[in-house]
Amino acid sequence: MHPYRTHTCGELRPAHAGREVRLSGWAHRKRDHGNLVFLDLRDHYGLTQCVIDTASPLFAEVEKVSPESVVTVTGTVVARSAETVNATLATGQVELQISAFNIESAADMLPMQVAGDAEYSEDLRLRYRFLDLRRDRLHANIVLRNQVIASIRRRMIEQGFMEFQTPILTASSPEGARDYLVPSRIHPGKFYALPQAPQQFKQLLMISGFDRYFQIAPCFRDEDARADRSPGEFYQLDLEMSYVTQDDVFAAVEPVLHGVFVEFAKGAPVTPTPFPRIPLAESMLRYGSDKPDLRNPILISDVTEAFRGSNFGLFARVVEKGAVVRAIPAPKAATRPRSFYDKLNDWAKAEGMGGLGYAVFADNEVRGPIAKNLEPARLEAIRTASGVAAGDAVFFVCAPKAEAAKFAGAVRTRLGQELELIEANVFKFCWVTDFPMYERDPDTGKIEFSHNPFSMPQGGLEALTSKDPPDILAFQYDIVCNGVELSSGAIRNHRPDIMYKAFEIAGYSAADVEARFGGMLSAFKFGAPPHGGSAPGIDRIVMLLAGEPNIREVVAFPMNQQAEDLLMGAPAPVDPARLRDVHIRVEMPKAKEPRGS
RNA sequence: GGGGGUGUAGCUCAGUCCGGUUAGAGCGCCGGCCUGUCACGCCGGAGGCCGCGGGUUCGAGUCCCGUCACUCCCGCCA
Repeated sequence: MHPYRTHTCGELRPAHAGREVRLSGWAHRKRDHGNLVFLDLRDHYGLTQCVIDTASPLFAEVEKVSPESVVTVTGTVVARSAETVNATLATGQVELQISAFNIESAADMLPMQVAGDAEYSEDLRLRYRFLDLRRDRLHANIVLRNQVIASIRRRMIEQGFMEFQTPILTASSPEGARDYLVPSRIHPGKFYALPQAPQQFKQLLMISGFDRYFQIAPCFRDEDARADRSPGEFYQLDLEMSYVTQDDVFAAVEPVLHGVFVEFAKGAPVTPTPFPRIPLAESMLRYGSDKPDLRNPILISDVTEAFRGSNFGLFARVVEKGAVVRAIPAPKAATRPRSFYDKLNDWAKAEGMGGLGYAVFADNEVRGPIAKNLEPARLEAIRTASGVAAGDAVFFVCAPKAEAAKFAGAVRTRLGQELELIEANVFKFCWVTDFPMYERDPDTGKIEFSHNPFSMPQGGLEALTSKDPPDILAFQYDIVCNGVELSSGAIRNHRPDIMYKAFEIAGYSAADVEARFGGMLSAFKFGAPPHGGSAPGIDRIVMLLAGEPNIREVVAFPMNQQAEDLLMGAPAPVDPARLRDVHIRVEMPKAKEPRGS
């Protein structure tokens, strides 16, 4: 007999009755009846009830085994009597009569219980991640992650994509997030950087003639964490294709994401392909966000003209100075008490808005402080624009365009939640397209790349030379699901002449471009196919499919918000000799104690 | 870098608003009883720098100041 197991803890069925078997696993839970003990043995595959009574000399040993000890149990499979079958357990029709018992590894008193669904602080869970990973929820999430990645890989290969590995130690990229730096021992004062994404490598692979690239790629960015953003590192389904238009990329990505979501959504509806395409400008107007949550039925509209020159002086004056007014409908909110509106007003102030005006479209009248100051024609214009019916209310945001869009989006989200309008258990996808190539820094007035500097401007060189930079759009797109940005991508700029011009507009000389992207640029000068791609975030996909609100729930060993690994103790000070090896001298910030480890 | 929330037993939390006897509960742990449970049940017990430091007060878990940790958000994330 195998020293550890003949079967797994999820395997035994009535057909095994009478067989002598051996199981190994963790002592999940014990029910001690004094002269009879039930021991639930757990492994990756399931749970099996083992039983022993005082007739056995092993009884005392089994009775005192501590939870989460690893044990090997040998015995006879016994069919349970009808009254004692546990229908909630896959192995619940049988149990194991213990005839031999060996403790492989005894467990101390636990800082957190594995059995049961008690909640623990994230601090504790990260410190004892190996215990947390044994628990149902996290264990299932990591299994799901594995299945999602396997499915993605299969779907990509079926579509003719080749999987690559690209360097982890690479060069710092001048645009984008802060890099993680790795000092060079051989080259004093020089550093490698961990890749923020394999962006340049995948483009080089296209130029190298491989046609269709993908990678489940680790990406490293030294930026602060969020609930949906891992500190330090995360994974992307990075992909790139040659000789493609934007539509070709969409047509390649959609079936993969749609297929994976249908496969793992447990019956929840998934937007059919092709996914809706929403230009960024429309997204900002109608949804108040560059990542619209289409589960929320509320649509924002512009009602600036209804307030221009009106008796509602507060808005009229600001509109004269160039502000816009956005209307956010609140379906069936007319019967809500005054407190509903006051509460939202207080919330708006706390969010940094001046307040939140509103009008209530009741059956025969329009009520509210703003409505009193507007003529019927103006109210009718608002009603038409916002599409409200009798019984609805409308909220108003008045501010400079960008700010108004953002606040209106926050109001839309808040109303969707308050009025319980957000559709549950559904995955709603869309593409957000036509991102601008540049934006003007509001403080300095300087023109900067708004997203990826390697994107192809719509209209090519001609657009760059003839248009006002903020008006130039790029073949740049995001994919959004339920208000979560899953990926961004672009058709790349493969033309050196266009690239020099694009960088020139953002204030980089030809020499700058050559110094920073010399490798890429030389590649473009020796025959580069038109190409483009995208990079959906793996962690976010799994997070959505697992129904988790936090990305750390789908990562086996995440760092905490301070980018520390509490289990391994990273980051940590290193021996001075090792610092000398890499020519580093540490200068501590003043008046701040270093974080201990 | 900034703002909000949290910090009390191994763990999850109550008590803090409005200062006053020996700081409680559930789970876990230890001991006892229990032969059909599956979140087993019953009885008993141990376990506390009330995050840390300072202050106010006759008296601080509770009020004030500072600080640290965790978390959520803003900045940041081409």
